[in-house]
Amino acid sequence: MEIPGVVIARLPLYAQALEALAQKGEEVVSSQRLGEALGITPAQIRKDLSYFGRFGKQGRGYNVAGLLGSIRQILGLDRQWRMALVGVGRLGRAILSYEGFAPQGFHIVHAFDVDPEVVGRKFESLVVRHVRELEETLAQEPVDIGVVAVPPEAAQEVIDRLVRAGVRAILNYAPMTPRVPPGVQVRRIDPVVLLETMTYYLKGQEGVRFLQGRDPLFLR
Amino acid sequence: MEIPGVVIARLPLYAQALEALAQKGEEVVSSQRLGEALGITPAQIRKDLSYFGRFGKQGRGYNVAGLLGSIRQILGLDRQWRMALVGVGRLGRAILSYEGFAPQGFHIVHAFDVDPEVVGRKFESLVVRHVRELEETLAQEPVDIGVVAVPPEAAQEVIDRLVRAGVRAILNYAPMTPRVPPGVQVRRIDPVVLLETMTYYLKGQEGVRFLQGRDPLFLR
DNA sequence: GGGGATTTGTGCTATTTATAACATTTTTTG
DNA sequence: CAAAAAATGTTATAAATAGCACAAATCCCC
Ligand SMILES: NC(=O)c1ccc[n+]([C@@H]2O[C@H](COP(=O)([O-])OP(=O)(O)OC[C@H]3O[C@@H](n4cnc5c(N)ncnc54)[C@H](O)[C@@H]3O)[C@@H](O)[C@H]2O)c1
Ligand SMILES: NC(=O)c1ccc[n+]([C@@H]2O[C@H](COP(=O)([O-])OP(=O)(O)OC[C@H]3O[C@@H](n4cnc5c(N)ncnc54)[C@H](O)[C@@H]3O)[C@@H](O)[C@H]2O)c1
Repeated sequence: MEIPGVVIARLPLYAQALEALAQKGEEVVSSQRLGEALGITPAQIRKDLSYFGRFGKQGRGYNVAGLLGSIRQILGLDRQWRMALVGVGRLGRAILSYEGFAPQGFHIVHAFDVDPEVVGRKFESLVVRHVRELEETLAQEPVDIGVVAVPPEAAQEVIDRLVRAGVRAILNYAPMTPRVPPGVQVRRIDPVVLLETMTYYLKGQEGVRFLQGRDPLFLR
Repeated sequence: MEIPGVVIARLPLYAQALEALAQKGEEVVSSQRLGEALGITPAQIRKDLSYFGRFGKQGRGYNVAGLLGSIRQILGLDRQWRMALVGVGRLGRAILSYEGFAPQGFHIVHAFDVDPEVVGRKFESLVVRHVRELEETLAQEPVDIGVVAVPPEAAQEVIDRLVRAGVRAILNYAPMTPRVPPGVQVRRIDPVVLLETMTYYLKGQEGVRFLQGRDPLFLR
């Protein structure tokens, strides 16, 4: 069975909301309530979950901890994931010091750059290597995911390198669209692109309120 | 006529690719070539553009500078946009110093926090104000967009405040889903959520290559 | 300046995605 | 304990989105 990508993309949002509910001490939740928290219809949530099994109890709802565990397992979050960062400039250093990755099982285990000022230096107990050692390093100690924080002109080259070294998932902070072979996952983090999708609706000036169709996923 | 949100969401990608082409000195581009650069079918691109008018020339393609200008106008990027940042911690300071916003017409003109260590200090020639002055400040000098970089527990409260002050677009870096009244745009920047949409495909282990359906937009 | 090659814009069709509705099960209440 | 209320999983229906294919326009080359 082939599960739609858009369904996979919603699962992390369900997991995030379930974590917040668990935090608050909630033990069960209905698709209705979960939907209200996320701005998604209850039918959508039930349908999404039904791709993977039966997790709820009629008349009651879903066990928060149980469903969270199931979703984490579906997403492969029941293990640790190793990542390599390329580009240790201002953004790269901020990424290295972000504590939001580890609690979800994501760990940066290598960092690369070209700048002689940066190569050899230590950030967050990680020594920056020259990017020319990337293939060799990843052959010795492989990673699952590459994180790219270099200028856009250098990004394609860096991504090619990561792919050649066997990396099959890229988190791309550079404002460009890379070409990758099929089977390699890429996700873009680009605040400017997101801002630009909002200005379209803003420019309709004070008067207009409802213009948008259904909101394409990344809303909210 | 009601233009699908997913079409609007692609326009900034077209603009970004056109900027790169203009940089390289290209004067015209076909939907074919633009599509190759973005991993989008040529038909899709032509259909998207046809919602707004006729920008191409048969047998030739699109004038790069001309189409870029048209798209920027459609998106409302032919003016400057004012933003307020809330939360001047580590991420907030990184956002303040990011030079990617200004070239596209986005400017942070206010910064707010609650921490007495931070309020009153200056970052990038901007004095941080206490968040309790938010409504008053925005009444005097309004902004179009709010940028939220506070811990997730504080984010809903901050967003409510921004909305009450008349802000109708939010760029949200906090890992949570806020509730906002209809007509208010929200976009999420959440690297962990994106990573989690990739691990699903990675966990299928070395053997599997093609699992994904069509990729939901943020790919590439 | 004529003819083959390109490439757009769009009507039509196919596919994907979301919603609605309901039978079934469980819980709660009186 | 029976009846009403609540909530799931799933089938059917509707809506949204993408792709195809082609007439019409333009370009380029000789
Ligand atoms: N998505 C976001 O939120 C966001 C925010 C800020 C910056 N950015 C983008 O991230 C990138 C980096 O931004 P920054 O402010 O850190 O810039 P920066 O100049 O401070 O850092 C870039 C680093 O990349 C290194 N580098 C250059 N070419 C390289 C190569 N081929 N291999 C390895 N390293 C290389 C440089 O030596 C430098 O250390 C830019 O593309 C920028 O647009 C994205
Ligand atoms: N999306 C991303 O790429 C990304 C990256 C890093 C951090 N984050 C998120 O951004 C947020 C901030 O992260 P950080 O590392 O900068 O944390 P931080 O603790 O360094 O900064 C948070 C700031 O928010 C301020 N704050 C708290 N409550 C406030 C309120 N009610 N009003 C105004 N200001 C308030 C604090 O005083 C502090 O200065 C967190 O939610 C974090 O998860 C997102």
